[in-house]
Amino acid sequence: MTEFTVATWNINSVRLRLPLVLDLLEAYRPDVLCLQETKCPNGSFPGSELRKRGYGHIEIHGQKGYHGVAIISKLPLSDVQRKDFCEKGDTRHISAVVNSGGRSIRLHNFYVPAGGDEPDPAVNPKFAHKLGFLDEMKALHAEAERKDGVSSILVGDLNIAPLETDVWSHKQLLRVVSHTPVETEGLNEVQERGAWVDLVRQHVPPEEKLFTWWSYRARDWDLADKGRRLDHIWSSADLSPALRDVTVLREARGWERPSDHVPVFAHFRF
DNA sequence: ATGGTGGTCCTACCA
Repeated sequence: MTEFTVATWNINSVRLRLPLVLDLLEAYRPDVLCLQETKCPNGSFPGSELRKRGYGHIEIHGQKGYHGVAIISKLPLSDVQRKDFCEKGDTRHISAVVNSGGRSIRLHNFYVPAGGDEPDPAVNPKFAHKLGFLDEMKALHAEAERKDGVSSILVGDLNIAPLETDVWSHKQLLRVVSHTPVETEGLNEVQERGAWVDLVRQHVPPEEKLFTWWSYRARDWDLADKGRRLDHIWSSADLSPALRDVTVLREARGWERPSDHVPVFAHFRF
């Protein structure tokens, strides 16, 4: 019997919030933590502090100022890939294989473009980029490597809240980027074509409101609770029966100098 | 209510 926990967190600057990352790792000890929006060039990534705490396997894909993803692991990582979706040179994807309990699992860590304010690809290039990015994600199949005995997990800030219960008001957000039909249908197609299982919604009933992000701009985020579920954990079908628990660490939004996203955990027992 | 806040890195740009 092997326990395995993967976590995903849009950290919004890994250097500014390194103390929060270290606290999270000490308190929850996930086997793997996937970060997005590290906003950190590779040469400045604070790897030694993480290694000191037992996370000796770190793979990063960063750039100056924007984007940036990282996989921080207690377990060895192999066959690392960094794919340039939409060929813009953005650091929005990193992938690696991790071995746990006799299983090989390919982890994909994504930071999908936010898409700007105007949900019209004809006038807003950022929204067109987001839709193009989703199109390229459709080529990703959860079962693609099963023939080699490799399972798959896909995590990250996908910047889309697909279900009505993934936003504080379905009606009021239908024309707001992150919850427009073209985006939610696009994400559903990525999920269906790839045969991905939404592990968070496997564990938390779809009727229940569930958020992972609250805007910095809204005052009193906790009381107003105008959140969205933008951060996701998916897997290939073979892993879904091994899912034991999901944690959305809502309290992290109330930490000092918080990220606007909170960590999400999936806990497996193989 | 077309603002609001917060990050990077110095001037806007991005979320």
